[in-house]
Amino acid sequence: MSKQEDTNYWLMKSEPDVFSFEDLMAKKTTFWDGVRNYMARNYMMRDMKVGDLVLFYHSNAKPSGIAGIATISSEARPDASSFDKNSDYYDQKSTPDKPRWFAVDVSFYRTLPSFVSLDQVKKNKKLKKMVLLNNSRLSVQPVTKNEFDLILEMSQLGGT
DNA sequence: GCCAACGTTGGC
DNA sequence: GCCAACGTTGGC
Repeated sequence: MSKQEDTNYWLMKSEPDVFSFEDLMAKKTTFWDGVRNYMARNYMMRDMKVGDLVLFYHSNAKPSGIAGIATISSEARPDASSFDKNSDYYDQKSTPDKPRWFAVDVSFYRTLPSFVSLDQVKKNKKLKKMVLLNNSRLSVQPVTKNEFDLILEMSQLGGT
């Protein structure tokens, strides 16, 4: 097994009404807390590295799609909102001694020439295998370099 | 606002 | 450890 030194690529979903790519641009860095799905957590905890690139996806939006590029800016650390009884994300099975949920920092990286809608992604036959289209409920998901590059290409073509 | 898809919970 | 019931996500 060879050591993987290449950047990994991801797609992370956020509802723009709650936290949009524009919000990330303004804030620069945000802690990606509130994820309560084990697969999504495991990607953040085990597989993400500082410098990985992220397609920032707007879900439940009009339209939904890829709004910009972000980058992973910290290793995973315990998600303190899971200990906070007043948080919407409180989980009584998670404690500071034995945290169940973890998250990473996500930072603004760059804007895209144009928004790439879910509809455009669906129409691109080369993107048929994207997790986005096959496990639509996963909020943190891996993307291949090829898929990432194709999205960027689509964004250039759609650009103004 | 509806509802399909799917992850999680809990009874057995 | 199975699986039905339930709750949530997210497109439309």
